[in-house]
Formats: sequence, structure tokens, C-alpha cells
Amino acid sequence: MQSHTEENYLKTIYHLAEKTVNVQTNAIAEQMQTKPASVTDMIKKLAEKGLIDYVKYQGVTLTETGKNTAIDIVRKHRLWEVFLVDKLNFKWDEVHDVAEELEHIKSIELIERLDEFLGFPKADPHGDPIPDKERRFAKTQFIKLIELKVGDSGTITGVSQHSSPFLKHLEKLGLTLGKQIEVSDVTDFDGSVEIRLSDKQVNISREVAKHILISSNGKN
Amino acid sequence: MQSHTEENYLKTIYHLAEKTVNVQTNAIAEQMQTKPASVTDMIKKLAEKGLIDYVKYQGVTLTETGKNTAIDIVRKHRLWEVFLVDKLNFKWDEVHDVAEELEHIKSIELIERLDEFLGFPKADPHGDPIPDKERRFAKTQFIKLIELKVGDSGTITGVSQHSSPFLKHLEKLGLTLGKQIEVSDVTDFDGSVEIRLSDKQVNISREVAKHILISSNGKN
DNA sequence: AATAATTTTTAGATTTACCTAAAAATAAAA
DNA sequence: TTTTATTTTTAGGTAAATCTAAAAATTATT
Repeated sequence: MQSHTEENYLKTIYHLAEKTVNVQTNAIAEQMQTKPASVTDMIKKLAEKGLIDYVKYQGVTLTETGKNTAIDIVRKHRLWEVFLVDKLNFKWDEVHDVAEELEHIKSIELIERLDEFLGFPKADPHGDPIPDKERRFAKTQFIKLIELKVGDSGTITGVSQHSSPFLKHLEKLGLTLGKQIEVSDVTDFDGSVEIRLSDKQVNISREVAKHILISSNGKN
Repeated sequence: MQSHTEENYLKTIYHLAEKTVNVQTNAIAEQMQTKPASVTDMIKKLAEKGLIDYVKYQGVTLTETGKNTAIDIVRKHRLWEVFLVDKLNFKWDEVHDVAEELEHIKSIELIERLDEFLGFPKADPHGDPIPDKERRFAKTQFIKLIELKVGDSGTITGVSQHSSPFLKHLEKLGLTLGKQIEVSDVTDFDGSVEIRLSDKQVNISREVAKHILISSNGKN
């Protein structure tokens, strides 16, 4: 049984481990909005509990148990996000903070019933995959929109940036999950991308295009 | 902004205040499964925050603010219980502990949307009234089943005992919320009560009859 | 390789919520 | 109205999660 804080550390380490093998103290501190000294304290505790492997000055990696715990939290977080959007009509940019609290509710029964109630969704409102109760993620293959060539098309199936301003921006442009898009032009000058939607044409910056994930069905 | 613990204290005091005017330290300690000394610490803090009125050795009463906070928690607890039973198919004896955690989720928006999603229920799965967002309780008039005379009838609309064994017992007897009942006999010997349901006849002890609440429509 | 810069850890404090044991106040009984 | 019993508070301490400031280890740079 872990505290909320311990769970948050495990989740953070899990996400950071997607980028680097050994997760560093400072990276954790930055992510958790806390001080490195506090992180050192906590990782010692998590190591003692067998949730992470820790060698002084060398960063940490999750053990099997630690990873499982982290995945369970990710699962809960994403299922609650689906609930908030699908059932309570929250917008996709409004759900993160509440899900951050809900993910710590401990009942396993609750999550399995919630999963069923929601129809066993495979992805959350931002397109992030939801692991099943055996902690398996559905395989998804995304391409960043920025990587598409003129003429390529596909479906928006995720975003790699979850900030509210970014999501609101996409919403305003009509670039929401499931939308069918085609790249109609790429500007040499600033790399901005022109996109054809079913009903309109929109222009997005390179920066925005980097964070839109497409499941491609375009010419290859 | 209160901690979970502070919220639990306020809720406990609120419920105890239904029975006695000045709520005593020991009563709080017993209810919260903690020691009187810890209660003294906490009530000092709550008094400083203006959530309770506290005179040394004289027990406490909730201030307006404290009472409002407590009612908000009660509202959240009961709405979540409705969610768990109505949407996730939990049994009425299984929801308390999970609701105990869910009641501390802080978003007001969440609760208002949940309330709407559930159809603005007026009572939780045990028949306890759910205050609306202005903190008003629907007026309900209950009579304890034990107070009915032979021939009186009514509808089961609540219970005043929430323990799992008790609720499971009622479930097994078919005495669930909304059921139409009529008292067909009262045994002189032990005060046990015979009850006619639409399809069968059941016998319950005095003790059980004390904790079943009836909205009477019987002969008066 | 020596020095500088960065990262990480240690040492020592703080806050929250709890505890035990003992003292003080209040209430009940003789 | 004393004495006894109960309730409540105080005093002093612990564990969790944080902090600051300083020391130690690692990495990068000259």
C-alpha cells in the first residue's frame, strides 16, 4: 500500500523512463515541482520498499513491482479522464487535474467496473493508450503530423502535449481526435503546415504540428 | 482549503451534532478511531481556522463555515454512492468505503456535473437525503418500522444502520429501498415483527425493525 | 589531468497528524 | 461536600514529506 506521494513519484519515474533509461534525481524534482533533496529522501524509501532500483548518484529504474504500480495508476488516470469527458461532458483540456486526484482512489473493484461502464476504452481523450487490467497496452502506431509530406493523409489519434492552452488551440481549429486530415502544403519559410479538413482548411505552426499524432493511412 | 483529515473531522462533528448540541472530544475520538489527545490537537486547529467554536472542556459546535464544509462533504459522499450503485452496479453494502475516499475530491465542477449526470437524486442508496448545491435537504418524514402498528403499511425509504452485515441481511429478506410493506403481526414475546411484502411474508427482529425507515401511507 | 560546473546527497529543521503518559478540569457518587 | 471517576488537555515525542544550506560525487571543460 502506497501513499499518494509515493504513487506520484512512481508515476513520474515511469513517464520519465520513456525517455531515458536511468531517471535522474533532478528530472524527477523538476517534474514533481519539488527539490532534489526531497527526491533523494523519497527514492531511498522507494528503493527500500523494492519499488525502484537505486544506485547513489546513478539515478533510478523501476522494478517489476514498481512498474506495475505505476501502470495501474496510469490506467486509473486515463479511465477517469474518459469518464469525465464521455459521461460528464468535460472538455479534453479540463480533465487532467481532477484525474490526478481520482487516480489515487484505491479500490480495484471500482476501476474494473468503471472500465466496463465506459466500454473498455483503448485510449483516453488525448489519445494516450489505456492499459487493460493485465497491464497490456494496445499497440498503436503514431506518426507526428510534422513528419507527413504534402498529400499524406490520416486521422488525428493523439497529442503529445497536454497543456490546456495547446488543447484549447486545437479545439478552436477543429483539430480534435478522430478528425480526418490531409496535408495540403508545407511552407518553406517557417515550416508551418496547411491542413485540409473535411469542411475547411487550417494553418498550424511547426511547433503545433510536432505535437499532433496521426495514425496514417496516407500514401506509402 | 482543508486536508482530508480536517474534512473527516468536520464530517464526524456534523453527524455527531445531530444527536448532541455540544460534541465531545471523546465522542469524536471514538468515531474517528483515534485518541482524545489527537482530537484536542485537531479541534484547536479547526477552531483557529474558524470552522468550529471551541471552549476548553466544553466540546465543540460547527460554525456556519464549518457546517457548510461538512454538508458539502456529505453531499459528495452520497452522490458518489448513487453513482456507484446506479451506474457501476455496486451493492448498497459495498459503497461506503470507496465513497469515503471519493468524497475528498476537490472539484466543485465535478460534483455539479455528477449530480446532473445522476439526475439530481434526492437520496442515496440507503435513503439518506442528498443536499442540493445550495445545501438544502429535501424534507423527508420517516417513521421507524418499529413504531408501526399491525395493519399499518408504507414504503421502505431508508435505513439508520449502514453496516454491511445489516444491509446484506435486509437484502436477503428482500427488504430493499422502495419496497411496499405492511405490518401483519407483532409478537408479544420478543417484539419481533411480521411483515407482508407483495410476494411473501418475512419476520424480523425488533433490533432490525428499529433501523428500517418507512415513509408511511398507512391508516391514520 | 586539473579545474570548473553540475548533479546529488547529507545534515539539520519544519509541519501535519498522530501517539503515550501524566496533569488538570469537570462530573458523579458517597 | 469530599472523594472518586471520567473527561479533557498538556507535555513531549514519532513518522512522513517537505525544506535550506552545505558537502560530496560526478561530469564537462580547459
